[in-house]
Amino acid sequence: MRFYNTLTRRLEEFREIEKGNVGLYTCGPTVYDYPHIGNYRSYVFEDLVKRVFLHSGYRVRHVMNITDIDDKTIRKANELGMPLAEVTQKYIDAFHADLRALNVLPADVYPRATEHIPEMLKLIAVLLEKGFAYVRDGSVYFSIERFKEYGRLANLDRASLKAGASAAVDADEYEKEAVQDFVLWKGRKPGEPSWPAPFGEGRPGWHIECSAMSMKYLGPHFDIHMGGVDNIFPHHENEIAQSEAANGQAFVNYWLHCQHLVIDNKKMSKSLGNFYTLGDLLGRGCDPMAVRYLLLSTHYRKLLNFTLEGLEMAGQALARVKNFVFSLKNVEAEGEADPELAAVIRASLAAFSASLADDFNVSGALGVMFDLIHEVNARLNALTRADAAAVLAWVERLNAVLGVLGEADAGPLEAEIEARIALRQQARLEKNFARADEIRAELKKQGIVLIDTPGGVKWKKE
RNA sequence: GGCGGCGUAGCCAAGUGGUAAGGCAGCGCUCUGCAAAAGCGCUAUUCAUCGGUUCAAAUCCGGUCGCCGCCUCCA
Repeated sequence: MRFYNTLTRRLEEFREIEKGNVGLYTCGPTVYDYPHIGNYRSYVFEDLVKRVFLHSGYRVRHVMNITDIDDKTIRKANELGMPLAEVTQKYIDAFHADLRALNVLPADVYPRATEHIPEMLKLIAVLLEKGFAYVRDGSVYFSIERFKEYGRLANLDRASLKAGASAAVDADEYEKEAVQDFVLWKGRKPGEPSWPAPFGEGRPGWHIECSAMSMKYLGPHFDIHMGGVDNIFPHHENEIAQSEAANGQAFVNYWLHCQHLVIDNKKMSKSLGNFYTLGDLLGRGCDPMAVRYLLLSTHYRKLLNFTLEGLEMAGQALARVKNFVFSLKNVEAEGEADPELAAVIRASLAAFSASLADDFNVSGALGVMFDLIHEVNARLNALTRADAAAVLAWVERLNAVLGVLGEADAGPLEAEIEARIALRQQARLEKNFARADEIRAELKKQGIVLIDTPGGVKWKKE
């Protein structure tokens, strides 16, 4: 398996630290609002990576942090006049509900920043002791000057950092030795939650939580760290600095970053109103599996242009797969399994895996999937039940990685549907097509689609 | 100013030196009471553009045009 490592800016063959195991850390949400569809592109991609490893036989230990203490969560709590913990819990619950809807496998641990203050304090203490950090007015800063590797991940050198062309460089309210230094611990300010610390009461900076929590759950040196491209600098750069400075060893072997998503070719922004949460889309009647399919179908290192039209197309593509599964389930011929078909299936599975193993080429993998669907469709009439079962097993195998075929939701009872179909058949025999169509339309309203075949009437859920 | 990315059919999107995958949409035919589904066939002499290297370029090199990201808390 090979993929692009941001750290080296090259495609690299994956080599795990501990045979058969993958330690995976993914930057989770800051829980001050509902995540938008762009956030979910990253989480769905991370889920794909994890599933590809699982598919390849690795055991994966996945940690995703929850940032429940920072400027934004504090501001939100103040705005709503609610306790911080109550506000963050609300968004944490919403986040997990969205992940379930998108069929994202849960992480093994979701550590919260507020529950790991001691670990962070310990890490800061080490950095102070080793001389990488300094205290100013009750705050603690990391001195990038003292970490010679600083800028390696983002491919920035100190000179260009000094140029500081970004408009976002704020005249920080805290005193630092150098503007580029970042805060590890923020001295207490009125109206903000704070924790006692040897260097003065305060709260943690953003970056330190990921270092402290990843170390705690994955050790000082682990395999893969992921996030959105915007995290490369400064967040991940700072994590590397903190962790390697403290531990005196390599932190993470592979850094993977998911490109952003734009909506109608424009950057998402609240002022443009082109902001979708998953809830917005589901409210429009969109299928969360179509959302997942769409988010997945563009290579992760390319900008994805999200449009409602694209979502529609994704839904149609998915319908093709579902129809295929439906056809297979209705195969009734008895007989032996065709060895030639079995070989075709094996080759297809190998090609599918190979495509994903090549820097997570989902488009290529989907192409492989549709090729086989086409091929099997062409010989559908010649299939036996044993053949169909083999193809269905193939679908299941692919879906274990793609995760785009959700379970069918509960609908009207089968017996009831069968009864309605019998009534319609009676009407058809009597050439009462108006009545027959009426029944078909009623069932359609309940999400049941009828298909007349030479072998009788079949039905399926939409 | 520094670093980096992208431009492939009506739309989405692979392919990165050997002669354009796949999906959606569309068209024709088969099947059908009508639908739906499915099948078969068709749909890019061409990969933003100009030039170069090569037996061979969407793929490599150089220029041009257009779009975008990062350079301290945005997935």
